[in-house]
Formats: sequence, C-alpha cells, structure tokens
Amino acid sequence: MSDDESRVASAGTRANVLRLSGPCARWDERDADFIRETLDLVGDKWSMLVIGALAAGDARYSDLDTEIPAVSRRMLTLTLKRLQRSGLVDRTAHAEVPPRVEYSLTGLGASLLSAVEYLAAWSSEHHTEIRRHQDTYDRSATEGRRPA
Amino acid sequence: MSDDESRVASAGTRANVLRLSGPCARWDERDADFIRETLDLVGDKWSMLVIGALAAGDARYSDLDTEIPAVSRRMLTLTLKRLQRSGLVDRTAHAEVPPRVEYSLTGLGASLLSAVEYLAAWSSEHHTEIRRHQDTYDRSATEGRRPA
DNA sequence: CGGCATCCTAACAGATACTG
DNA sequence: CAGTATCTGTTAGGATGCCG
Repeated sequence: MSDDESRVASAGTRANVLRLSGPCARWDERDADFIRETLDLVGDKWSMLVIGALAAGDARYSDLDTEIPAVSRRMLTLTLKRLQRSGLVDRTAHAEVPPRVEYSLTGLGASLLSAVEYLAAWSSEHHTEIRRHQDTYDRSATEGRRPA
Repeated sequence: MSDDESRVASAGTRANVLRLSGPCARWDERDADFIRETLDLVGDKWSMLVIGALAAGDARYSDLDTEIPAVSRRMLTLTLKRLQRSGLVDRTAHAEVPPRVEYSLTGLGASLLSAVEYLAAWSSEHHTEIRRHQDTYDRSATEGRRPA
C-alpha cells in the first residue's frame, strides 16, 4: 500500500546514526522504557481480554471466568491482581454470604482502552498484509530447502 | 434485562454477554483476537526496541547489537527474523566481503510505529499514576505481613 | 561480520485439589 | 463464591561456541 507513509529518516543516510544525532531521532530510551512498562503490564495473554470484558461493565469473578472460557482460575486471579495493583481495575468485595466480589475498570483502565483500540485498529487494518508476508516468507523458506 | 445478572450463566451460550450495562459494549472477540495477534508479534521483550532503533534509520546487525546492549545475539536474531517474516523489517544482505547486512523499517513497520507511539504517549502520561498505585498496593500488602 | 546451534535457567501458564 | 497452593509442562530468554 503506502510505503511512503512514514519515510522516517533514512533516504540514503548512513547506517549507524540511530538516535544519537539529528532532529529525526524521536525514539529515546525513555520511550522504549515506557513502552516496555506498558507491555509488561498488559502485554500478557489475558490482561486485554479482562479489560475488554470489564469495558462493558462491572463483572464478578465468576462472570469473568465464564466470559473468558479459556482462562484458568489461576491466571484470572493473577491477571486481576496485577491490574488491580497498577490501578487499572477496581476490586470491591461485599462482606456478605455467599461472598460477592465485583471488578470494574478504573478511569485509568478505561483510558488505556482507547490506546489499545488504536492498536486494534492498526492490527485490523494490516493483519491481512501481515499474513501475506508471513506466508510468502514461509513459502520461500520451504522452497530453499529443496533446490531441486 | 438489567435486573439480574444470572443471564451470564445461561446454558450453552458461550457468548461474551458482558452484562450490557451501558452503550459501551463494543469489544468483540475479533478485536481481542486482533490485539492478541499484534501483541504476539511485537509484545515481546525486544521487538519494540528494534523497531525504535530502526525508526531512526537503517542499521547493520552489529549496530543494533551495540545500540541495544542488553539484547543477546540470539534474541536479536530471533526478533529480526520474526519482524522480517511479518514484513515489518527489511533485510538487505550485500554480497561482499566482509559481509554487510542492513536492516530497515518497511512502510508497514513504520505504520506500526505510530500506533506504538500512541501507546508510549499513554504510558508516559500515566506511568507516574501507575507507579503510585503499585506503591500503595504493595505497601498495604506489606503492612498485612508479619515481620518474622 | 553476521549469524545459527546448543545448552541451560527462569518465568509463564494449565490442571487439580483444597480453603474460608 | 472466590479464591489459594502445589505440581508440572511449555516457552522466553541468556551464554557461549562454531561456522560461512
């Protein structure tokens, strides 16, 4: 499609400029660190699913367990704990019997949602192209093994 | 409709009911799938660093190794291969001696960059708040412990 | 120089049983 | 109901040596 969308900095420049000079280097190690932080937080297998589920409204532990059938209770617990620890999810335990615990998205969690939607949009837009590249790559790799 | 949440347990329907408590239930399983796809692709430890490094211009293998000191050669190789396989990174091997291989970001890779920058912006904006939450959480958890 | 193959460890993740 | 504890398998990732 549009290969010309973001001709970042190269256009014939030398190789090892990287970030150490020039006005085009807008990717600092701090940025990378921020991204890593976020990725470590929600880049795992279940966080996004949980956040997505909670985006539609509060849910109890068993609701989430039902809603995300593939997740084990262990991972659900761990995921919820981490999200809660970072303030993305709120946990409300009602002191009654039988116990009722409700989870909800905090404002922080909801704000992440929009960032993630941006990523989802990118993925939805490009996943066909990605698949095609992967397919091409795999095919050429296979063909290389049998040079007739 | 909204008076009872027991609909969640409705037999047979695996659907993501999400307890539609508002007009905001717009997170389909496809979205989650797209996100997972992207996360599987670049959610690992090094992809973002590599993409960030390449965003500033083409780089050789050893440049990247130097630029990202923490990465092992093994992981750098694996990361580059995956990114190349998915069409996010281009690999150009010059047939000369000593060998020279240059990596560059494709248009696809560059387009991902903007999505990631969005995430980085979120992270940069909220990481203080996140830290604060984590700190609070950890402190309250520690206070419950007994100093054996 | 630019890798790939091998070995090794640790974190991740699933299943199951048990508890308050 | 809402978890915790334990055991186990799988995978990510690091260190290093060899080779084109």
